[in-house]
Amino acid sequence: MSLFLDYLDTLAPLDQRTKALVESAVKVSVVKKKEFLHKAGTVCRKFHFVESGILRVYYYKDGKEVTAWFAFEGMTASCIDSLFTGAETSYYIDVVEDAKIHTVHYDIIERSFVDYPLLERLGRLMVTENYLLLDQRMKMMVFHSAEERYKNLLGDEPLALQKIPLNYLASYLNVTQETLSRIRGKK
Amino acid sequence: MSLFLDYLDTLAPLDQRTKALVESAVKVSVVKKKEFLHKAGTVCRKFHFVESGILRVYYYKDGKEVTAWFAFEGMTASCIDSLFTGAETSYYIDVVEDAKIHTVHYDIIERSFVDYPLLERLGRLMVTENYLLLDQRMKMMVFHSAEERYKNLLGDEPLALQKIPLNYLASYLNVTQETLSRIRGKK
DNA sequence: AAATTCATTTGACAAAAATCAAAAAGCGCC
DNA sequence: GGCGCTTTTTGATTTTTGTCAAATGAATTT
Repeated sequence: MSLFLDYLDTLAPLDQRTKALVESAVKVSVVKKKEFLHKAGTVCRKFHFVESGILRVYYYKDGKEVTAWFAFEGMTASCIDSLFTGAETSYYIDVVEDAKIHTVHYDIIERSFVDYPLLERLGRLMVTENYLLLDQRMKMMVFHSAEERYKNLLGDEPLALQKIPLNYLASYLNVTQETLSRIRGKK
Repeated sequence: MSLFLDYLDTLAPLDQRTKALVESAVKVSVVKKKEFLHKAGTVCRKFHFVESGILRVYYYKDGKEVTAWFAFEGMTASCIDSLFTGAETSYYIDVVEDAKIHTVHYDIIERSFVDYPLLERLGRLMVTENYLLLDQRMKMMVFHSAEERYKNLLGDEPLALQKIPLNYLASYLNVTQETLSRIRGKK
């Protein structure tokens, strides 16, 4: 069984029928650093589960890249502002570190909700999980200083800091690269 | 039918059985300005749908109140960091403007998911909706300046600005009250 | 209406972070 | 190892925002 199905199974134990359906909607692929998975201005009908590697969700503000999200192993990445609304996304997704991903075609999932109650549950639990992650990130951004945010990330994803370029990290922490370099330099 | 049930019905058409279940889990009440609905450090098993009035979700950072969320008419408020995890919440919820609310006892909902597939769907759609709202708010906080955030709020909730004290608004926009006063003074 | 309290604005200054510019460090490649 | 390229650090300066303190304004009570 794949890592992705394992993940779903821990959210809610899968029956054979639902497992087969999910498998029919998923495609595994290997993607290379700097490759784009989505671009702003398009409608996005997929999401990605990261088996290994790192994905980045970002967007442009005044011509600069601002990182909204890193998806590490075991996490998902998508343009939720499009996936759940049908509108055009304002996000880009690219690859920071060569990755093996499970891409889910959401159209298939969406039209199966009615016939697969378990799928509805999986959907609810996945969205809930990501909602909670975003809530945590929001707390970090609003309630804590740049230095606290950096130390928190250091605690959560120590390896990430070696693999992710400083300018990406800086934009994720919402400071300039220079400021982050100084934060890091202290101590 | 109540406004809350109407709201659910637009998310997913309710059958009689599910409607009855939801009704059994909901209590309508009128709450007064400054009244607390939840306090940090407790486990929260409810969420609130706002029929009229304004609720505020906030927390403390260095002894100061920082507003995470306002719930206006037609929106929900809860301590999601507790509701979905069973952990103690770090949020307070209080009343900004006298309100009529529909309080949902989540225990009842949670143990009914298995028998009521429609409930599972409602849950998924409600979480998704709030996830998208948080995504929008996150974009505002990270990608836009304090002035842009103020103008955006002015566009979305013009009435709110008259009813919400400046210090609450300032903490919601993540600036000090003095800075907000200056932003507002310009132009 | 004066007095008390609470909310908002204004001013002077300090702190934090952004900006601009350049130097230093790392890294792949011949 | 040395060369070119990218990434990171450092320095000087400006801008933004926060802090502290006081003044003004609004609302409520007596």
